Amino acid sequence: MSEKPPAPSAGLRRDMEILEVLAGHGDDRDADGFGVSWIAQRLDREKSQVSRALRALELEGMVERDALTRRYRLGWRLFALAARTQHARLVNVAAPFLRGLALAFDEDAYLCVLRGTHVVTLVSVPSSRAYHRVWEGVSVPVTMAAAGRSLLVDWQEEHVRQLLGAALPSGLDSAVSSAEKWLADLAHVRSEGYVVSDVELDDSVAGVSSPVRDHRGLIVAAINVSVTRAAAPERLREMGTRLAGVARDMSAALGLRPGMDRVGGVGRPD
Amino acid sequence: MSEKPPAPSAGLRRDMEILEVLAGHGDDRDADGFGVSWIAQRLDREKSQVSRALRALELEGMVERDALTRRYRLGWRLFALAARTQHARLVNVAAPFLRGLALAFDEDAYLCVLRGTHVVTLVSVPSSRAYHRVWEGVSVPVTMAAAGRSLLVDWQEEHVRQLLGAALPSGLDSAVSSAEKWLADLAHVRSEGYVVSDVELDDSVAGVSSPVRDHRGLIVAAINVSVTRAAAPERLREMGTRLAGVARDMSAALGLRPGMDRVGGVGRPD
DNA sequence: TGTTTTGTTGCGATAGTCGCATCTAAATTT
DNA sequence: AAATTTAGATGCGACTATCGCAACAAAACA
Repeated sequence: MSEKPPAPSAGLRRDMEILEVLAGHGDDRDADGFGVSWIAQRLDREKSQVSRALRALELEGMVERDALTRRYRLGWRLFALAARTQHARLVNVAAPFLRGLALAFDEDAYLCVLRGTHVVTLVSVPSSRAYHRVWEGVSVPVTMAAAGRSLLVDWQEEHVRQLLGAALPSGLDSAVSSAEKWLADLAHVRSEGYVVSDVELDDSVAGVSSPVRDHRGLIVAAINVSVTRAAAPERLREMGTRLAGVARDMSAALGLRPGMDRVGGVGRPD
Repeated sequence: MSEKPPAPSAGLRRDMEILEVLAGHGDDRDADGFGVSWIAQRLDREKSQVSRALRALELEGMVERDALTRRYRLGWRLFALAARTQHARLVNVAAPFLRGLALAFDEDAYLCVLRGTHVVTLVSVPSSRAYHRVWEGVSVPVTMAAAGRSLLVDWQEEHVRQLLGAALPSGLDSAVSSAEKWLADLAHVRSEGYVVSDVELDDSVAGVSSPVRDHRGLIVAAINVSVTRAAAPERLREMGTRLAGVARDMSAALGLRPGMDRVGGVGRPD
């Protein structure tokens, strides 16, 4: 809208854009990286700018350059930093539980966290049955994931409505009914410890989800398993209770003592 | 040396320093992050600078701020980017093999890669026996790790000597003998597929290491297991051959076809 | 409530970056 | 192998975002 809004931290933004391009959409076979010109064109920036930025990023280890093809890809430093993330601990703790679930049901198992209004998948453990899509780092709106239900359980109804109001197309009957459905799902998590939702990204797949709490009793993640939409109700119930049990165990592994959960009235932190 | 050498990409450097501080030494209980002033003091920079930089980084998701304590920590974006790294694939492929090893020997199992003159540990799978130190993302000089031997197997002797000359204190007898020991270790990897080294960081522990190759036959990583130094020779030999076998399997999982390995004369890529 | 510490913001001077053109080095073609 | 094309690096002036000081606001502390 504006002619030239002064851009603070333009350098960082540029660098992040570059990293994002290098990250690719993932499922491509862009494994051997990208060249300077290609990136420059994709970002609609000067080659020189990209060239210099990439050199700086390489110096910091954020990207690395293939010695032969001279193409750039994401660097080891990202890995090292990510390993120090809060999330890393979560992943380490979660991994065995997720594997157990994947084995028990032979379905994909996921660990998700809430980030703003989106659900980010931190790890996914594949089942044996089908090709496994890489979900790590992928972020979807809360409304679109079963995990969203688990992650918002502690929110006050009012805040949930606000969020849904912003996320769902307003004024539609479907939106209203969706909101009611949502609140019902939350109640189900509270009473049963899990929720089944068919509002997943992939059409043929529904999700079962259960919240995980840390030592303070705050919800820090959700564990989920996918399930074919046609699954029998009793199977869903069985999976749900089992999942809730695993979530409880994982919470304990994070230091939650029994009775500390269900911290009431924890509002939206933003 | 110079009065004021113009600093290109000063912003990036600052950001990286901040991220590095937030990464902490890891094993501390700095889990709840750091405040602006603390970081500024630690980096000997202006508070204002750090404050603004952190806000920008937060906007990009590289750091996040605890809503209550107002302290910063590393953000989810790092996780998302790291998941798209070359290394991430490696880790995914390696995980089951490492678990197998950790289970079979009840020793810690590691996956390492070469980065410049250092060995970076990407994953470590703990044994059941002792407290497990967090190694992920930790980098040590090639000379200090058993994995170093595996990772340099394809280098020409001349290049290895160069590296050792730079890394080891020069002119000492010990250095010369170390170099010879090194080359002998490399030969051992070539003939037996593994190497045992007692020049580990931790004094009480030695390491067994074996190289992993990708579809092109290039060495991309090393898998290792720790072992108490007092282990019997036949146990070491058994572990070594087993490790070499697992390394071969993992290489195959990365697309290496039999006969493609041992690409001769692959020099130092820098 | 008063005081100290921690974090944010306004503003001029400084210094790094942008983008164009130029130049070098690979990759391709003939 | 020489010529052509494409990819990537670099020098340089104009521009503009950042630095750092200091004042301000907001927590935390007492």
